[in-house]
Amino acid sequence: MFDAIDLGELDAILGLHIRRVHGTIQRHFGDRYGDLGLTQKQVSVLWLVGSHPGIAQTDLARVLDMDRATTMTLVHALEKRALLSRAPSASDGRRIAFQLTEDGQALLTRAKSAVREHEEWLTSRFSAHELKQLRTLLGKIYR
Amino acid sequence: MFDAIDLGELDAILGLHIRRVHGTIQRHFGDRYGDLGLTQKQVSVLWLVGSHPGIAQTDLARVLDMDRATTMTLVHALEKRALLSRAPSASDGRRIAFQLTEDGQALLTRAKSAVREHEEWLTSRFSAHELKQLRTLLGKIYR
DNA sequence: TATTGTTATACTCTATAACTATA
DNA sequence: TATAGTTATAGAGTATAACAATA
Repeated sequence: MFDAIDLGELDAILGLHIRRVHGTIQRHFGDRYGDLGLTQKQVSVLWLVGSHPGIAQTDLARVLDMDRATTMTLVHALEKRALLSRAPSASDGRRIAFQLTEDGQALLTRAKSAVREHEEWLTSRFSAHELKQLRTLLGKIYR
Repeated sequence: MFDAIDLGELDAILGLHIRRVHGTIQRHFGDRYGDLGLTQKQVSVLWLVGSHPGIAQTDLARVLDMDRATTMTLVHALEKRALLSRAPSASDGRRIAFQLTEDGQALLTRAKSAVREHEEWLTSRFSAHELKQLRTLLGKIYR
């Protein structure tokens, strides 16, 4: 009866396609690299701490475009797994300086490799020119 | 100390930008149209039921690229709010035919208007040519 | 007063696994 | 055997509000 249901008018909604694409990418990462035990978001946090030792939650929140409480949740889960460690900031008593633990560093190394492989899966369907176009167009959406 | 933290190497990761853009769009819809009490996903479901009365969960799942259980959660919440109603399918005892209630139809009308306004916010930054490009490029990511 | 971090709380989306009923 | 729906359960991500400590 409904053999050929499609999005209909919804197909015209750009936001919906972006959500779909986002979902497809998330799903692929989870399916293919789930054994890492890290989501892409968690990898982003580890990656930033790795490249900016001493980074604070506020910085992570700003760079990754998250609420403070959301950042807290994320960071807390990684600390619980002993992938991150904290130390009070020397210069500002309100801030907390994060660092990777040895386990965190080791897992990040594996995760970076996964991200690069995954990124290759994602981008290999585009020409260099198309990739540049896509990045430029997406960049226009940032508020 | 970290005045100028940016994404660094992560900036090269296309997947991250798609996640960011997705977040930006979601946030804007929630902030601007939160009084509707509907998420974009929920609007999609209502929209599809509205244009395909009698549609079943399996169809929604396929078209919106969701798991059956995920679809169930979504549909159930809308039923609880009396925006959707169900009836057994005449042709297949396993299927359930969904319809909009009057409240659902009324809310959908408002939601469509919100979606179109939101879509205008999103797309007005692009030229017609750019929009076409973006759609084409995003289309390549669907598995 | 403003910023940083924290906690409590809540909601959406997502998915797996095991189950029932129907085809 | 396969499909449609259901339930229990779990986890990730998101955010608001209220609070303490520090600047």
